[in-house]
Amino acid sequence: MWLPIDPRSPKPVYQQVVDAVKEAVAKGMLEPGDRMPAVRELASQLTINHNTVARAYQELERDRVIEVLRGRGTFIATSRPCPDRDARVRAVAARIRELLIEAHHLQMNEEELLELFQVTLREWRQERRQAQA
Amino acid sequence: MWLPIDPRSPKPVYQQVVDAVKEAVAKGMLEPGDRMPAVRELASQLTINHNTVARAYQELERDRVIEVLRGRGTFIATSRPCPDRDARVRAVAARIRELLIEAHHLQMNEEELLELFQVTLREWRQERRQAQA
Amino acid sequence: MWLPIDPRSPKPVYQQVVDAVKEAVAKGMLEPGDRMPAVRELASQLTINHNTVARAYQELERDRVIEVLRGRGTFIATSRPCPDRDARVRAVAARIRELLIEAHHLQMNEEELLELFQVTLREWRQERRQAQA
Amino acid sequence: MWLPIDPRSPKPVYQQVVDAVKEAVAKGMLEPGDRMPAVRELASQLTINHNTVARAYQELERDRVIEVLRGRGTFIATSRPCPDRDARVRAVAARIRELLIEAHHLQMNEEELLELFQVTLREWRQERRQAQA
DNA sequence: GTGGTCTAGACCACC
DNA sequence: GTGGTCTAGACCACC
Repeated sequence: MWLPIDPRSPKPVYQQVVDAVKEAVAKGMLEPGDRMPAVRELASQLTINHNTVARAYQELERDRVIEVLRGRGTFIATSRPCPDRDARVRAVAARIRELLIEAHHLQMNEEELLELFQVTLREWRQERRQAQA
Repeated sequence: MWLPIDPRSPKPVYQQVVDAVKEAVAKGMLEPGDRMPAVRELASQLTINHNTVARAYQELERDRVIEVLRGRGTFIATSRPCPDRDARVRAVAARIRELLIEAHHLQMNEEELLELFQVTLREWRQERRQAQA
Repeated sequence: MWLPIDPRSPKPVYQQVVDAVKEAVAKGMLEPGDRMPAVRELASQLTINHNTVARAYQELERDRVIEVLRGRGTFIATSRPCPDRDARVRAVAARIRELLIEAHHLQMNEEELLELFQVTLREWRQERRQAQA
Repeated sequence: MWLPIDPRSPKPVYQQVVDAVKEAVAKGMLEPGDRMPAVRELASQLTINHNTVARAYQELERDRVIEVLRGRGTFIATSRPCPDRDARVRAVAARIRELLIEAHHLQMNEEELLELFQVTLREWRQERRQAQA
């Protein structure tokens, strides 16, 4: 399994692993029930420390993206609404607010931001289609 | 001047100051030409160290949100398009993609996300109107 | 007298005055014997503090760009080789070295820098000719 | 690692560190991939505070001269063209103009300045050759 | 008055 | 181990 890890990024490596797995799932490249590599195996493939992968797996399990079946391995979870959904929806709203602030400082008005949103959405749909083909 | 600082947040305090000032400017609560409190004065109001405020001011100056008039004080800048606008617009698009991934894991489909976007936008407009009244 | 002063610049205001006068002299816009405005008069024209102008005049006198004739006024000096010429030539060489370092980090090789030097020189000559016309 | 730091200089110490590292890279004394000393180690070698070195490293990272690998150390970056190259080339041209003004006040004509430029360039090349030998 | 820099020493996240 | 942040208190240049 390959994931785009950049050790030079200011984003912590474990967080990059978490985000990359979430993106792969969102795009349908990984599906519920798919087996994830063992911690040490993925670490070796990405040439990062196994502790870093272990931490990422813990985070992904907390977010119910993966399920660890002790002694059997790690798998993409069958998605169910997670208990703290409301909190996370509020978090998404907070990030939308951050976009509005950033857009203001770029002298991008709300209509332009909305359009950028829709353009990005179209690109995203196309990537998903290609990933699943 | 009051800014919402949370010393327990994982976000660095100086970054919280930067973000709070940018938000206040985006909402119109601070306008071009307005005087900012002196470094030590704001530090005392927020009960944080003056070095932390100084670092926030330097960051805000680099982002052209404020202007430092040597020996005279600090003021909200008259906003001008920044030279690296394209790079920052790409950064906004990248953050929109993150929202799309997060939404998927919350079983929020694209229509629901778009609606959340628009609801948040309406709230934002209202806050701005109140701030300017 | 008008000089391009920007209170927002990181360069100290008194230094901006010094540099602007030196530039005007180098271009021939101010000539030996020309009378400089009184400290308070120039300060009022530039809307800056008179102490700031006074400090600039002291610096210019030290560099033998102007001469203060007590009770009579301040004048552009008749240029003579200054005693610390060698030290200042070394300073120019040091600044050329800084340009070489900067050019390297811009992936500009020595030939390109030399060409930029010559282009800038041609522009400079043209400006001088226009200023003197 | 030794860098020429002068605590009496009007140039801030952190800036001296930044400039010295840029010079070492430009001369080929430091090459892409080379490991930089740890912040606290360099601080102790230069007998300055670790915060001062940390600030210099942050500045160098922003200028893409070094790369920070989180938790692993700091390395000289593989140089890539920076996005704001045009702005920085203009800055170099502005500094060449300053040299022309300074040369005028030293009664150095343009030919002499050009010659000083070329002499300095020759010295620079020689230093680089020695550094790389 | 203003912001900028530096030291000393602490604590933290990350790998 | 690594770099990043924060406080406390000092000193400085500039206006």
